[in-house]
Amino acid sequence: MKLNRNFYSRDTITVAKELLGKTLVHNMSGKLLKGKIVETEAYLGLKDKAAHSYGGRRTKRVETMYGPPGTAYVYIIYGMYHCLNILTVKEGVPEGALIRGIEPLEGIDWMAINRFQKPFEELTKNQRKNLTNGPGKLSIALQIDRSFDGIDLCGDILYLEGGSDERFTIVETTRIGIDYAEEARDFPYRYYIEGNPYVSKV
DNA sequence: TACGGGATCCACT
DNA sequence: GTGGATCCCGTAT
Repeated sequence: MKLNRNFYSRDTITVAKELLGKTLVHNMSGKLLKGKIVETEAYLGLKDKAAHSYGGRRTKRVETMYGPPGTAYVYIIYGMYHCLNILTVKEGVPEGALIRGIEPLEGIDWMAINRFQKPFEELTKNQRKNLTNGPGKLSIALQIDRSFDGIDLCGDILYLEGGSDERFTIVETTRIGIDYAEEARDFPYRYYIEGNPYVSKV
């Protein structure tokens, strides 16, 4: 069942936590790539020095973050990798959740080919482990690039579905790679499923 | 127009 | 566990 606008139209921390266990789907002309979200981070806009939209910054890149909830914000990091964010709250509030890790559910051979140019069976143990356990890696596996910036996640190309009713424990901790962000560095805005092997860093 | 740094990944030790 | 790759983006000239 596809998640609708109401799911995203809530405060960012709630959405970031509830994204855990949900299914991220990329429908590539009928070819479905699906993964369970296992790790997220919340970015709280105006008062969060780690966020691109800190202080209400409004440049060409960040403009997408001011769009409606349930929109994708995709940006390039270190000149070569893409990161997928999901906008939250309401239009005009530049907040969102970064997807940091997924567990492959369907189309795993396509993901393997996207990442390593060979089917899953031929991957080494290390390659299997590193298939989708990081924001840049899952973007490569699901073929998400900057052409997805600003697309509606309530549409039919990239969207989310409810997960199974499995139980899991959510771990809350500090975010990754934002040491420059002063006091925001210590905010407990990173969430992941305890014990899941596709969490980027434990 | 130039400069500095980054919400990362990979190869190597 | 460490360092290099590599280029876009924001800020300042």
